[in-house]
Amino acid sequence: MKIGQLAQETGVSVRSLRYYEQQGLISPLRQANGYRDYSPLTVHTVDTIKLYLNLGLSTEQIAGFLTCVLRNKEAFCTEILPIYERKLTEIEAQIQQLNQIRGNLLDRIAAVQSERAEEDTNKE
Amino acid sequence: MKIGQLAQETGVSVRSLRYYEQQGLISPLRQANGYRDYSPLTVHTVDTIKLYLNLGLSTEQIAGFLTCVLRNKEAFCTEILPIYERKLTEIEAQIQQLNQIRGNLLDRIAAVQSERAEEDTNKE
DNA sequence: CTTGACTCTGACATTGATGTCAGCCTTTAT
DNA sequence: ATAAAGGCTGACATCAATGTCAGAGTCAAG
Repeated sequence: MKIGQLAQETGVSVRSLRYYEQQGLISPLRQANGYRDYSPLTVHTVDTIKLYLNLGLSTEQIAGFLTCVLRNKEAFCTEILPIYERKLTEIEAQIQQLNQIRGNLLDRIAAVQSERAEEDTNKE
Repeated sequence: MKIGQLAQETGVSVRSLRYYEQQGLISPLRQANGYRDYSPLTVHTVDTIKLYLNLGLSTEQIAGFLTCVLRNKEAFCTEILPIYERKLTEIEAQIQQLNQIRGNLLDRIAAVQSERAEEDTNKE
């Protein structure tokens, strides 16, 4: 199939499909006219790529285990668990940092509101 | 004072001080030789900028209320509360998204581990 | 007068997946 | 045959604060 059809079936833009290829995630054949020629199985591959991108993994990380995952169950691919765990640690650090900021924002909002309430009291 | 000294006193790089100026956050005078000439009060201004940057606000947002905040109490600056609240909403959305990813990662890690345990059982 | 430490401006790099455009070729439908 | 639709490559833009470099001017101490 051609790239436009694959894009339509996967919901991924033509631009992104070409990018995934550049990152080594998919390797379509070429027709005589130079057009990319995708196997129908590529739909599943792209769905898998989407899944890992949604977990926050980079195309580079995905490239590291995609071939294995497409052939086996995840549990068989030893590379993947460390990646998951590293990502989890990273995500949790980000959450903590955002929670810190959130707390600071709440404090400041409360401070502004109480100062205003005080001013209002003085005026009354 | 010159830019190097201000950088040292505030812990902000020379590069960033010039950037803040470009964004309209600080407007130093110029000496006859073209060197920036900062008032000692600018140390406080830069500390204030750092504070808001740490809350995740952009220089553009900070520019919108910095003058007011430097002259008055925050509560007096009506622009600031909506910005805080918008930022809070944004931060909370990000936290939620990260928590979603975190949950998915935990699920997949657990799945891999249980599949492996099963394989080990079969082998024994 | 020279050297080193500062300063100035302007510009490019960073990060990563995606959007978008230009210029050109191919296919399909009219 | 022509025009529209789609494909190809290559390139720049995005977002934002900061790092870093180049080339040039300034100042202070020796």
